[in-house]
Amino acid sequence: MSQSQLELRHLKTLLALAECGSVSQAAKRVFLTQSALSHQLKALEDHYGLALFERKTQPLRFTPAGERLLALAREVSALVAGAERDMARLREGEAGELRIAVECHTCFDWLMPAMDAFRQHWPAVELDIVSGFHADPVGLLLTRRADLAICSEAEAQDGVVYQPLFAYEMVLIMAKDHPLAAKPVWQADDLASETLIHYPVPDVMLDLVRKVLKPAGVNPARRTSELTVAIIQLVASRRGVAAMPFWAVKPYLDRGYIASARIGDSGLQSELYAALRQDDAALAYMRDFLHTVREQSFATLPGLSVLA
Amino acid sequence: MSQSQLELRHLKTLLALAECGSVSQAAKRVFLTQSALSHQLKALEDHYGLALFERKTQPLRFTPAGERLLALAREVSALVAGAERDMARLREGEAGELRIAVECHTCFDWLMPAMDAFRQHWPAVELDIVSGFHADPVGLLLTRRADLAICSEAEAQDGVVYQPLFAYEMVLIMAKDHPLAAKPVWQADDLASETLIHYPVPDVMLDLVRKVLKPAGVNPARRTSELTVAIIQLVASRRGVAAMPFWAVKPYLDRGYIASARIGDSGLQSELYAALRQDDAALAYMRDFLHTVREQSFATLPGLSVLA
DNA sequence: GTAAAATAATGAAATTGCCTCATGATTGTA
DNA sequence: TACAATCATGAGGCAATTTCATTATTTTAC
Repeated sequence: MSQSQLELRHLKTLLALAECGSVSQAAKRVFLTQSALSHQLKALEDHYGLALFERKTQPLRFTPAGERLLALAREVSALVAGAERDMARLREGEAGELRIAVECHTCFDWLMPAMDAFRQHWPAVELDIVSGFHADPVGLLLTRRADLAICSEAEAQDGVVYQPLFAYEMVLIMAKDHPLAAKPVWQADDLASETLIHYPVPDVMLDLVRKVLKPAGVNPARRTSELTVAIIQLVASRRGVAAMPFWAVKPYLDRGYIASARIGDSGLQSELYAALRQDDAALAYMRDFLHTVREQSFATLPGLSVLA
Repeated sequence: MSQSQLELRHLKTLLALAECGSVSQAAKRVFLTQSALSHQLKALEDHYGLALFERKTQPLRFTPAGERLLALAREVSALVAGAERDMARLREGEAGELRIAVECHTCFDWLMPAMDAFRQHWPAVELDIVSGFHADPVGLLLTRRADLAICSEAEAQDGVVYQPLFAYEMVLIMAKDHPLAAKPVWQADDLASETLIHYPVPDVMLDLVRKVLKPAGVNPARRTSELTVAIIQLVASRRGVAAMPFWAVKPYLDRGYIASARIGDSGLQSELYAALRQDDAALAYMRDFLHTVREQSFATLPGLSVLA
């Protein structure tokens, strides 16, 4: 009976719902419970006296009425985002500096589109990538050689805050005709006789080594390569196996170039955080950059999950 | 400290504020208290860390930040209005019938623009004006010769509901060189020796006669005319005085063609209601028509006030 | 210039409405 | 068929918004 009118909150929910395809997933995306969204959607349907979705399908389908509201949501949220950016610029000015230190190679896949979008919105902010791969990107922050560091762990450090970006699963990739290609889950032991292909970085930065192989005392042969496509090629050519983010290899899996398997029974989960100097955490363009990264990434990368 | 995010509610407040020029007036427009709006605006300013208005002026002025949010409000509310109309059409279909019975001559001033706007949004609804001026427009409703009646009083009647439109003040107009032209307030007695010019309708439909002259036992000479401009002409030519809605004569007052006075110490307040058959009251195009009338009228007519 | 009226700000109390929790129902899947 | 995942629903708690009561400020009128 609550005749509560339409609010931006509802539109945000609709957007999340369209992206996730299920109420429970969307709930995670907007940091509410499934129950909250269920109530919210029911209220919306009551308000308009129209069904907005067909619930009995997976992913759930929008009715024409739902589509109409979704279209509104897209239009409106773009306008609101623009206005809020303008408000931030009015408050803090247009200019600033944003030098990004990157620890992982694959990060470029999602970083580039996000940086492009950001550049549109903050043309006066100097955007840079700190070249080279540093074992300690957070150190660059404190020595003021970078303003933001992408890293996979949030180790407490004075004057530094960590903002969660997203979480994803690392999968093992192998040639399609690999003897174990049909095995859905690999354990550490399965890797003992394999050649592991990875980026040329220290072991501490390789989640597979640090979290799986080392604890199990397994030490396979190694081979390194700088480029993602090169690693894929090597794997497809049966020169070894590699652990890669699911979202990075999904296109190759879809095209049937390679096969993949889960690492360990519950999978190897990886997380990404952005580290900032505490003083910079409130800067509007910083917050907007992080927001853009999340938005762009969730929109384009498959299989991401939210990170509290 | 409430970091509550922007909601449509806030944007509606901003629109009302821009139209009214003061917090208390805007509060009436959105059916909240002045206090509620004051809190709401403060919360908005806190949220963005920016002043949105200069308070010390009358009417209050928007800062650049306020202007930016106001611009957003205009864009968004247009989109939302369009979407909500589409939702209504999805629910109830496009077509319908809307024959309007009008009791007062001046109503055409605001009815025409509203009808034009409505026609854009509901092209499939048959829009008509029931010709002639009927003493009992509500009767036309029950005999199904009209679907909506504009009237100045809400007399309870079975099967009929009254929706408030707006309230306004009737003023007395006279020639600029009339002996009493400088008198700011006229009483009934002042009219005893005047000629009263009015539309050719029964006395019960003339608020001045019914509410002021008859109670005071004053019965001035009369003269009638069909057209508003003709009445203005007669008044300017010293052939008599007339009672007209302020919003109808404001242009002529501004140009100095005529003078005006308040009727009675507290003014002669008039109200307008739309009467509908109870069954039709929930129809989307009916509700939208009423909404359009209010919106258009408040936007274009000076001196209106809200009617609960 | 002062008094009166209108308008705005503020804090506390009260209400409303939203969210979470707990649980049951439904759908899809092994 | 049973299990897992997703969704629905009602009750209860809590926080955000509104109102109320009052004070402060500005505008208007004389």
